[in-house]
Amino acid sequence: MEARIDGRLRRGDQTRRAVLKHAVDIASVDGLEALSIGRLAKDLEISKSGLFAHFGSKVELQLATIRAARRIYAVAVVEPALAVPPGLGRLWALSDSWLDYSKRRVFPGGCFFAKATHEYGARPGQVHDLLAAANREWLDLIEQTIEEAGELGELEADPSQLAFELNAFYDSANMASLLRDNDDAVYEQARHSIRVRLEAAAKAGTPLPWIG
Amino acid sequence: MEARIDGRLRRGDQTRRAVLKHAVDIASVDGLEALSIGRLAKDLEISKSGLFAHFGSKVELQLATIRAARRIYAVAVVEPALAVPPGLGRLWALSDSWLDYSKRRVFPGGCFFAKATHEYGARPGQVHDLLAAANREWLDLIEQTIEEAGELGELEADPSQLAFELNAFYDSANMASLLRDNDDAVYEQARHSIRVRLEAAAKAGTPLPWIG
DNA sequence: ATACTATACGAACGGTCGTATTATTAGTTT
DNA sequence: AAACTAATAATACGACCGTTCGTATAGTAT
Repeated sequence: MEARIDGRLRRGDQTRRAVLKHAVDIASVDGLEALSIGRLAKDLEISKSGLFAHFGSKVELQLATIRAARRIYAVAVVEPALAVPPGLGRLWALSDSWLDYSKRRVFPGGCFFAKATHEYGARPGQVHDLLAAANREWLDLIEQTIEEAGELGELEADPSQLAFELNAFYDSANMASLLRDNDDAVYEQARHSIRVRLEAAAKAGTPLPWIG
Repeated sequence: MEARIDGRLRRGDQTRRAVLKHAVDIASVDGLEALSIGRLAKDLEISKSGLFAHFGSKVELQLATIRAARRIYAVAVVEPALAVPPGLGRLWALSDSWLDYSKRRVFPGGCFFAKATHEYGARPGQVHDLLAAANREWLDLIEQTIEEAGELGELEADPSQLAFELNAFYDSANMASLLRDNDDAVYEQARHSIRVRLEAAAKAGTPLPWIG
């Protein structure tokens, strides 16, 4: 069953991929609004109209860019954590991979979603809605990870409350690092806050993942 | 010593004030970049060139807008807290007035600085620098409030660490409220996180300001 | 070879952007 | 009333915006 693919579609797919790869980087630094079709075309040395045809409208380009960022985020943050068994260890791994994702500048402007969400937080429309859904999805993942740790008897905490706090530490470290140019100390500060918070919620006898 | 003021300067001042009053609102919703001179002039029904003459450049308009937002912020958030005596009570008042500032939508797009800081966090320039300075100033105020409470024997905590955590809760509540349209529950969630955190840091015997 | 399709292109549209130049109006001073 | 000053306005500029249109090219099917 050799899957012979139409060469034309393949070519279009490659272009589309190249566009989105560049688009997420621009958007993470300058925002989804500054993501202009002309600028993208110039950077990639393709025609404006050819690029435009791939998406049909500016807003569709923005939505496609968000979906592309989500895929990158899933690989950089979520998958490494899911490779760790459920429980407190996975919750710590999730926190760790998030801070690393921000620190490593997987997106050059820091967390793509922190940036985009603030940009469209107060503006109604499809972009806002997609970002809100992504945010809900992300918080659900944290909450679920906390719940699992609770069911395993490793943790005692209100999942929604603890998820709110952990997520707050992530975002705040990300932003502080952007303001104080690449000061890695803020990540250590966040890591410390997370560790202390999880220690307070951990049940006695649970092995703490940040020790050995 | 009657201070007879030049009527021309007065007129200019009024215009300038009206421009900035509108500018902070636009910027808090659409960002400092979307704050265009033409749009401002149309909304206020004055000429584009006349408005432009007040600031001389786009970037100066943006800087003036940030300074105007800082003044509003000082009145809405800082002053009410400084009216409370130093100590744990003042720290709680600061947290309370911040959450109220966000919830009341003093700026229609939520916290002006959360928005602007994310917009210019990854972009070098004067706007970035002014926002970074404002952020440093704000964190210093929280830290100083914590230090005072420590010196009064009401609190035991690393000021920098606790300031980071409290500020993280503020910002996270603000953003969550924007995403889940005006869901006041997130403010209660943040308030709860803050209260628990301060209870853990409060020294025995200290009256807790949120009780009675 | 022929017909068909998907992708890419160049040129142009009406608008808006920030900015500069030049004129006009309102208010103060002499 | 004349001279001066500060605020506002009118007009124009080149650059870029998102979008549309007609056309050329590359790859597939008949």
